[in-house]
Amino acid sequence: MKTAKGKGAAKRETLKPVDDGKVGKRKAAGKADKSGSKAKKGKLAKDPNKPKRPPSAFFVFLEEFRKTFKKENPNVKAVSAVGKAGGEKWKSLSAAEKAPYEAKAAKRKAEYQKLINAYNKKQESTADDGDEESEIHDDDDESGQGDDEEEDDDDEDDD
DNA sequence: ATATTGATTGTTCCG
DNA sequence: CGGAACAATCAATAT
Repeated sequence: MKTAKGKGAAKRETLKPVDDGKVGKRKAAGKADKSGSKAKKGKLAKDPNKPKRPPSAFFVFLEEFRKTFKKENPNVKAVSAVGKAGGEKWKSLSAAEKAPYEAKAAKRKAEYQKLINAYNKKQESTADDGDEESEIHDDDDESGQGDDEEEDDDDEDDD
């Protein structure tokens, strides 16, 4: 780990491409399932269904960008290349262009909160310790869950 | 053989 | 309020 580069012991990894004044960054954590199903289980399996963080607008944009990028650069094998290129392009986009991505991201976030809600309940369900200020009221369902504003942008591709 | 890193930015949560 | 951690990705690398 860590190719002996770290200064002393801090700084997570993912170092320094451009430290503007941002905060810094760190690295990811654990990857467990991969490679299809052969590996069965690595060992990092913890919670059954933990909702991962919703992709930001940038990620949503990247998903599409990656395809395009690789399509024109099938030789590129570095993920960092797409990341960098995507970052540059991202900044090149106008607010209007980012709008659809942000909208999508917003939706993801809403779903995430919902998942978290369910996830939390599940957790508290098993934990029966004493306190925990969770209102498990389970009243009736929330009302109005079907209102979908935001036009469904299902497919807008006109090729 | 599998976990990890590398790079981007945004989002989200904890102190 | 601020910052640290983590989200996808995929190939290469380290353990």
